[in-house]
Amino acid sequence: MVGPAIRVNRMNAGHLCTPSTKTISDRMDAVHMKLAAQDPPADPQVRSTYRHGDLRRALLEAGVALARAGGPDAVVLREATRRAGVVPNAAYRHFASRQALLQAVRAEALRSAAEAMQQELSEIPPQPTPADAARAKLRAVGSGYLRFALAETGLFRTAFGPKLDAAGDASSDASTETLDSVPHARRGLHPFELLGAALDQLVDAGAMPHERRPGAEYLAWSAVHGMALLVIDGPLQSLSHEQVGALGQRLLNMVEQGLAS
Amino acid sequence: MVGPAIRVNRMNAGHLCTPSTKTISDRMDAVHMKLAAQDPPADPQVRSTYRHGDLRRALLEAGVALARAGGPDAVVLREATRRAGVVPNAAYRHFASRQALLQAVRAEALRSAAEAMQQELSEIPPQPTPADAARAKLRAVGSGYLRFALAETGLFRTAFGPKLDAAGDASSDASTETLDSVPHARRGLHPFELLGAALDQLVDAGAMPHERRPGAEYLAWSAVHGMALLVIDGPLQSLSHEQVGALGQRLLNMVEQGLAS
DNA sequence: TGTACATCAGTGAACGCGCGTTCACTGATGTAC
DNA sequence: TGTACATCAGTGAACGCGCGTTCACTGATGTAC
Repeated sequence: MVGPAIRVNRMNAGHLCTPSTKTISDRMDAVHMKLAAQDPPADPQVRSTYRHGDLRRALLEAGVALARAGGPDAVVLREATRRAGVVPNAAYRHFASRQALLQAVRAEALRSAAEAMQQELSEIPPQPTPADAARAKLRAVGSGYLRFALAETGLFRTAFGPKLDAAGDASSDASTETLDSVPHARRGLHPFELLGAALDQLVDAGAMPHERRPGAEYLAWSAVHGMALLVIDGPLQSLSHEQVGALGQRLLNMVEQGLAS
Repeated sequence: MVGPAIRVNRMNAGHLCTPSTKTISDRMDAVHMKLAAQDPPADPQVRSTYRHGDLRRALLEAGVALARAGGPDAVVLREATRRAGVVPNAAYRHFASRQALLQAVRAEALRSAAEAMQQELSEIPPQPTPADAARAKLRAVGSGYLRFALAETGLFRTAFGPKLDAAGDASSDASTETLDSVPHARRGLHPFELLGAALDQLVDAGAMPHERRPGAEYLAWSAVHGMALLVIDGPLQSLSHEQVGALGQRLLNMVEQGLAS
């Protein structure tokens, strides 16, 4: 038996920028990043040490890259280990199963989405009245959601798609998880909470009857979520980003009017 | 070499009721049908003749049953042939590939959806004014869509899910197909057309400014489509049918208000 | 400061699975004469 | 009315693929003495 054939190269000490540090200020260029991300698919990803150093992180990053390029179904355990330059079963030191890896990737994707929305929120110019401010926040949350869906389709699908990937009707063994049980970013709110906060402010500012507040997030979310899906794999696929933006604004108008009156 | 081992049993001469003749007046019981449909998974499905008789139809029906139980990914060519009591490659006499079978199944699913919506439309009581009638139609279309999503989740996913099943970001080789190119029922409109007709009537009745008409179907569809997905594999999974119904009505209120004002 | 040793991260090989698809074939059916 | 024959729907066997996961292992690392 030959000695362990250690592939010789540099350590990958965090040189793959972690998605947590990456802002999406480079907005529509994210599409190119996506292409670039699937560019080195057969990267041997070698290292100089027997131990990897931070395999868990490397697998997670590879998983995120796969999700970015191809959605949740593309998060393939063997491919992640390939990209990390490691033998397939090595993944089991850090993740109990493919599902566990996918779960971790999903949490990252959710964090990315929340970041996109926070970014949009931070760009709101000062508003004359509290009601205007609240409305602007609601719109920003919606726009951020749509923009993220468009710019990071794979991550969007991973974050907000069916929990059980290919099962078809999301079998109930995973349906025990509630919204709160979904792991989300340490700092920063779950996308859903950002929406809730905007709606709360809308009520506080008197721009929405408070008796309509309960469940209102589901109405707003439905509208925006539906448009996102129509755009990324429905009949609105062929629309330009500008057209999507315009239609999105009309949708947000509808939501605003519909929730207020 | 032994002679052809023909499995002996009755012909399946249309005894599997085709979805075209099946109404969904048995509303929520469709869920039970769904369970029943995946009940005989290992049915040998034998026959007395060397030739099958109507294999294309049998494969299509098996495909629809698979889609009903598990969505588009569950439409597996080998399983369809198994259910038809035929060797796997026999399918290639009738469908060029798995994709072709899936396409045919999708057309059936679309037809089923349209039927559900038509059914809802047909139950509208007489309305006092044309505007009321138009609004009622819009609501019926929306309710039918939601109800179908809830009662026939697998078919709903097949009809309205991503065109390329597991690819993740619906690669563009299939994105050449436009809405019109999607094959739909001979008699009966595409679900999308039912929505458009309701909106047209809304404008004609003066209940919606005509300058808002273009593209309005995408706004309404977004809202309803999004809620359907939130309900079938999102955070609204645990809601009862009653709760979904109530939330759906609120959503339709929002759409109505938002489109009109 | 040097040495023995326990830990456990990664290796190497293999498994069973089910899929879509291709090939050369066979024999029931229906038609032409 | 009977017979030869062409058609083509279904058979049987096989392929290559990539997956998730399990097993017994090995050897670098860091700690206790």
